[in-house]
Amino acid sequence: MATIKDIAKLTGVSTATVSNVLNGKEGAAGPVKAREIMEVAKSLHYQPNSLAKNLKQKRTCAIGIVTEDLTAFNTPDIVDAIESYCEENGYEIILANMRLYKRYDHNYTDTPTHGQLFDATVRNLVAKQVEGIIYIGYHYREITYLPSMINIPFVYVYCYPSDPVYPAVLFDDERAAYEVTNVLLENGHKKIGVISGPLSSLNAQQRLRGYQKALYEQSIPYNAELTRYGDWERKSGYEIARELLGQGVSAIFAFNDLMALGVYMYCMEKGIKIGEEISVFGYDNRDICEWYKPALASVEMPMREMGSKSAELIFSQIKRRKVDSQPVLLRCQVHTRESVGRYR
Amino acid sequence: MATIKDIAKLTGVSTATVSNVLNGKEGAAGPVKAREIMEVAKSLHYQPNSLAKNLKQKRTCAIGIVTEDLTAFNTPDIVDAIESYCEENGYEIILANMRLYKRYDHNYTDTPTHGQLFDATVRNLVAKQVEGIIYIGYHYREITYLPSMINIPFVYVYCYPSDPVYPAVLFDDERAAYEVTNVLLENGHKKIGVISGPLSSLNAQQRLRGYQKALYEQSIPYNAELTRYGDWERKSGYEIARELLGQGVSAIFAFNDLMALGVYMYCMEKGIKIGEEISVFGYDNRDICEWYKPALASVEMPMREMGSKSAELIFSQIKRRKVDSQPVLLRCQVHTRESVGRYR
DNA sequence: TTGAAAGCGCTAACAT
DNA sequence: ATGTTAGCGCTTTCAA
Repeated sequence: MATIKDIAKLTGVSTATVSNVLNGKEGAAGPVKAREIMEVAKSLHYQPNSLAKNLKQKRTCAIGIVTEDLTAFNTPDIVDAIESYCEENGYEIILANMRLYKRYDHNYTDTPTHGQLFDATVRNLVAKQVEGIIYIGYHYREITYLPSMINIPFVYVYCYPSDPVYPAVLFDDERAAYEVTNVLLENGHKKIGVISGPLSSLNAQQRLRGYQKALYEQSIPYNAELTRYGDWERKSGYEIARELLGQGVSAIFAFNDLMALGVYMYCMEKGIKIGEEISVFGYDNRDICEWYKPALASVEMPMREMGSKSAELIFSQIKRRKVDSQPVLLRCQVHTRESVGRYR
Repeated sequence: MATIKDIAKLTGVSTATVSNVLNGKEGAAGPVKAREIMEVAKSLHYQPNSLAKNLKQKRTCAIGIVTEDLTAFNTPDIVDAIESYCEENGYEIILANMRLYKRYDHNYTDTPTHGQLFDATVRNLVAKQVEGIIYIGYHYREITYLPSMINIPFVYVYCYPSDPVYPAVLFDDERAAYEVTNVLLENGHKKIGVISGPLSSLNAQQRLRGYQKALYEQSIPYNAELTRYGDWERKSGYEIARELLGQGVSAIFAFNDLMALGVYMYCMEKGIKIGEEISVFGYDNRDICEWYKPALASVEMPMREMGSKSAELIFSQIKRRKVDSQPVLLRCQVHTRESVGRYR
């Protein structure tokens, strides 16, 4: 690659002049020389070396993003939103994908290996002189690792650190479940079955809380029999649908769309009309919700907002050099669709 | 951040010695000094500046990836596969996402803006001294842009350059469609309807060719009436299903899973048993294929293979400094599932 | 065993 | 209007 030196030699000026001209400094050279310099640069396909430039300026205008797994269904959207925010602020992103999913085959627990990988990934980003780091989790859970490099702006997204030194950006599961339950209650449903995820899931716990809160406010006693625990897979939705329908529920709130799909399958098989005889709500708002017939009501998690919020938090740390470690809870959007009907 | 100089000062040796020790050079210092240097480095959270290092070494061991849109459903997998391949070869990747989709709202045609963005993105990667670039398209189509920087190893994935100077990695649509049609023929189906995408789509064209080839080989005359053109959306699948069933087809080959879903919807509504009265094949092998009941037969595109193949091609260009611009066609995997039954 | 010195490509303060 | 110079943090050759 051509360097500034080559151009200087060819045009008979100093490297300083070339640099100034190329950076658009007014009056760095006479108009004739300036044009000549530009032309030589173009003809040599000159491209400034950003390693050298950043090294010199001690500034990269870059923030690092660590993803636990880029192929997770929501991660690309978050990344995209961060990137968009950064671009508007003259920053770029450097992505470091840990590929946890592919590497350890679903074993997401905090293993020492994971810790080492976390550290190596963060260090690598720091080595590249990023000015801050956003860590995107694969699912909502606690992370026991903190960057060992002190004093680097850091934000957790879709997960949170055990030691709350840095902020976390999350969505408000409890509130969303509360709203969903209220929609069902407003439609006259009293006996609402729940297909939860495993109790070990934080998402499940919080959604359950929202569900119970809504019932409580309407003075409907919580019936533990109506809450069943699936494994997020379609099949468990199918089986639990049978159980719950046997108990006479008029509505089912499944904690993800896949299990809601199981409910659909069961109902279709038994000729039970969804949206009429039984109301169904899902969670995640996957594409399939709208593909289904009747369209599945669901909860949309604010992925893009989480992305931009985390970028915002990083910038405020970079600018103000002060961390506000308050976690941020973003609101989900509830989409009521045809799968919800009035009780009759 | 602490530098090598700080460590040198604190330990009373030269920066050269620190550098050597930290890089594990045997006998760069006496064992006592060496240990001391290591310890000071650790206590200062020393992290080498990779800008400086790469600048000095004139080597980054990095390849750039340009994605048209990271949120496209297949892009993350390709990226992941490239990354995995690179990691095994001691390289890292630098990702540059053009965000075409978000930026131009589905307008993917070769606009001048797109050309500029392409160029700026590639230049930015070159500025970072990547040793090669992989360009990942959003869908299969011709790209009129070539990197204006001559002589940088380049590979196109999921698209191909009009001027075939660099290799392209693609999948063999025609062959897959040929195989699908044969599966249906082997099951005794003779009147096979096709729900194609728009004729402007290269994918559609090639799949059509494979379909016709299979019919031809079995001496079944091609009936243009049985090929209908949808718009890749579910609704068009639904409507065309009605038309084709009216023409008495016993099998339908939809050129994507979404339109196949439309077929499912229509059949469910009319009480037509899929896999028995009518056989259905989709394309793309989306997750939903297995979620559906009966499970939808479909064609899986070799995303990960495309990723590793493109990485392989980049490395061979980097190593051998010679471009073999032959496009590479990778084979798809046909998944025959319950939605396909024998003709009766 | 250790270090001095040069230099990667660039910028910026300070001459002239 | 143009150039000189120093230096960002690191590696590496060569000398001591």
